[in-house]
Amino acid sequence: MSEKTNVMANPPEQRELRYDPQRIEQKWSARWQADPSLYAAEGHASTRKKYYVLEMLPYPSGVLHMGHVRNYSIGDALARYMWMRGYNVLHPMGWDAFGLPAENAAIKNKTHPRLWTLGNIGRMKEQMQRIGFAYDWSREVTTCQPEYYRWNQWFFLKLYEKGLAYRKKSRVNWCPECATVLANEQVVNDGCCWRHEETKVEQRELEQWFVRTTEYAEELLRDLDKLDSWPEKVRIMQRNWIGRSEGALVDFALDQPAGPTAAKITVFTTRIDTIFGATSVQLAPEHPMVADFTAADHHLHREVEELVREQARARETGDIGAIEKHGVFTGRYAVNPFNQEKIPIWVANYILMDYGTGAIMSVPAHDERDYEFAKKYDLEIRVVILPRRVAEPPAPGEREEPVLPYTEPDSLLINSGEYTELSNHEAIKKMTADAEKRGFGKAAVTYRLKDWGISRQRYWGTPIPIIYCEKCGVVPVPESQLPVILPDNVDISLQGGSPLGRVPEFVNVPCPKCGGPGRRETDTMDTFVDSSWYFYRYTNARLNDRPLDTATVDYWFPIDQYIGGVEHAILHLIYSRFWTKFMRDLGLVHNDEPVLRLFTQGMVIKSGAKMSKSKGNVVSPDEMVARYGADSTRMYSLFATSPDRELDWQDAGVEGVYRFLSRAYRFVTRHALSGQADSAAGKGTSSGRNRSIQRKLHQTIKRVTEDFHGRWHFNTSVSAVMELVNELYAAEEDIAAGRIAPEVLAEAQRKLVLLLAPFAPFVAAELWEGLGEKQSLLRYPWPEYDPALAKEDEITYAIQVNGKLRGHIAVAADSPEPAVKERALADEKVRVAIAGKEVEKVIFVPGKLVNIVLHEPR
RNA sequence: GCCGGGAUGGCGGAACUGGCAGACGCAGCGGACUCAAAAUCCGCCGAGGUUCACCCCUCGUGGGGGUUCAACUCCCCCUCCCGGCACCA
Repeated sequence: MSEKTNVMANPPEQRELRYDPQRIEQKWSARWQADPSLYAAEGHASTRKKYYVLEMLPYPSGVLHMGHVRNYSIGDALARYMWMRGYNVLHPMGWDAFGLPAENAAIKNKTHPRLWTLGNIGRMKEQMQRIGFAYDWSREVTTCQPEYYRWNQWFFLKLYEKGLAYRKKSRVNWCPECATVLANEQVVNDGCCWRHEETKVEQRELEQWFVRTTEYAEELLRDLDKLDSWPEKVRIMQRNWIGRSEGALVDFALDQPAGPTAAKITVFTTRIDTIFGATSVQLAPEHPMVADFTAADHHLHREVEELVREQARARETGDIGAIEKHGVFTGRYAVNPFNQEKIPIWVANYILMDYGTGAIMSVPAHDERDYEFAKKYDLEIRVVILPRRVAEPPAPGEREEPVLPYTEPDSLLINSGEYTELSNHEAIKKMTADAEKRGFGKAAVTYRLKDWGISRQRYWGTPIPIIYCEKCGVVPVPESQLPVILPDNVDISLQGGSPLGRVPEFVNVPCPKCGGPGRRETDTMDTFVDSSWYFYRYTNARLNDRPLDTATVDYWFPIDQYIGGVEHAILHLIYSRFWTKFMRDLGLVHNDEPVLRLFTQGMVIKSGAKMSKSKGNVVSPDEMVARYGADSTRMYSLFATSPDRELDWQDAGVEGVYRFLSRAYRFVTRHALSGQADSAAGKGTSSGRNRSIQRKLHQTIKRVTEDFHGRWHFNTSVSAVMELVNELYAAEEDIAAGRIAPEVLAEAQRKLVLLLAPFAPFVAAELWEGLGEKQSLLRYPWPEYDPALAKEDEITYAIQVNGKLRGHIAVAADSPEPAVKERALADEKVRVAIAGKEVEKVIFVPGKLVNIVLHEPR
């Protein structure tokens, strides 16, 4: 033992170097920056197969956080691996540079959003380069630059031309803190602003620009089926978000004409089969017809006002789902077109104007909400459908009890005129068809998805290229006049209204049509517009007469792998998908979907809580890099857990990875040029430790390679490489004694370095050079494993009796099944366990175990 | 309420199609080296029992039931945690 330890403590060749990440990383970071061609993708004439790997572009907040580091470490490992696999890799990076925080920061620091943003970009880019992420910076995209946002404007004009951008007055979410409109999606928990999580959102009416995303609702839903390499979770979230419902529109005529609006109420229902159970019609408080009813009825008017307020309040607090049901009878009646029954019309606070038609037929017996409402106001509850197994209609006394939807296909209608005795599925079909035939209804599909409101009353965004003319109305800015440049001299510190409205030379322009006086649109675009198509721009980022080159896009798209946080699973990814479909219909691109494979990584937390300044648990990448180096920091972010899970950051874990890299570094440098080459000549490679080193090496390559292609469990890839290094250290004594063949040692060293390359590129590059290699690691082929060597020579079988472990036997790897079984049965302990009992069967699991099942009461 | 995901040693996590639970790392303990410390290297490390020791035995993957020769893994019920949606007609 002490002899062995001596060997360890004083290795024979003192060539090893101390692992100094700062020195190594600064050296290589400088070299890589000096040679931009290293990470440059080839054009689409390349003979290599293309691979487009993309991480979601960051908002330039000023400093990289651990979530970024994790995101980019995953993407970078993949990009480096694919480069080594010989692919033509596109791995770009850019900046989501418009947006509110820049304005807020500029006000606070008395600077300009542009200066603040560009300064941040400079700092963050430096951090990325320091960490060694391999981006093709020649394709960098910065969305706040006119070269980029002019194409937002161009796309807007196309949307407008196709009728997909339109203006409408609408109730909007207004954040008093931001003094701007928020998308529905930007209102988060309890009706608060997504940026100011403590600020309650208010409601206002404004004239807004909308993009008709609903035009593509059906395709956005249908094509989710194609995205089978997306996380199921994301597909489900999108499916629910789009929220398709099949049903029917049915007209209920008014008992007597009400006013200037229509003489009928159209309801949307998914359960037309229950229409004989409808005992009232319910309108949303904002339904247009309500105004007709309230015009002459002051009391009713005030009641409805109260319902509107209740809804607004519930929307603000976010518990619209838990609002106490409340309604008011209008005094009017509607006629059920199927049985001519007169039923009362109510206005209720649980009916939403922006879903369906804003009006429903209320069927208390078969809808829980309607039931609750009917109970409260003592409306009739009429059962019209029962499961087939209930043979008879309920006695009058028990009528009110079954409040069940009865959706089973074998449910039967009762009390439903000519439809009685039909199953509910038949009834839906027949009643819908009849309604259509008789002219009072039709099949219809509605979506939860709403059109995308893109107007923002803010400065730091893309100006909407529209001019309002007194004579000509809404006039789009001609393409030739793009870009509409965002002016610099804007006082953004004043609150209220659009900041751009305070710049006369921006606002007052001649009408492009008639030359008369015009006023520019002063709203800017939602920044989700920027991020909806930025990844197309990377394919040809400097193109100045078109947003993109179709042939180049055809080559690179779809994106092979997109990586980012799950928080973008709905908004960004639905808007992006919409944008792609729109671009396809313009003929600009030919792909239906932008992203082939999506990966959503888990959050980075610390001590069980999200990292935040207020909790004081923020871990700064800079600090980690300064302490342990970039390689250790990024490798730890991959090693701590699998990429899809939440990562609980532990500084001590980074230190562990640092120790591992030190070990790897010492091993390779120690033996690199240590004169071992001739000491063991002719010893052969087929036996003992030589063999076990080779085996471990090839097993490791196999495991890492498979992780890249399958599960992406880079934590197990890294631990596999750690095991390899442990095996090499265990062989130190043999190496010192010259019992390891030089070619085996050399192969192990080289391939170890190659295995490290995707995860710890700096130390890998340093060692690679130390081994006398000139070629860049990125261009060096990823090692193949030899399947024969990756297998064990000898396999240890577990021996079980009745499922209980009884021992082990080691057999040659190629032993046939009967021989292994025989060996197992002959085992001493097994024979004792059997002890004369009858063997019922012997189960053989190749490579794993033999289980002897005894015939006995267990 | 609905939809998704999760719960494994002191800690982060492995275990891929049901087949030896706890790989790898952290922390801890012991040893070597050192005047000493750091660093490094080696060993131990789920709980309980048994043993001088090697071995061996029992229990053990949030809780309860089930299927199976065999269950962290599959099925049913329940608890808790995380994410999304929420009067969607």
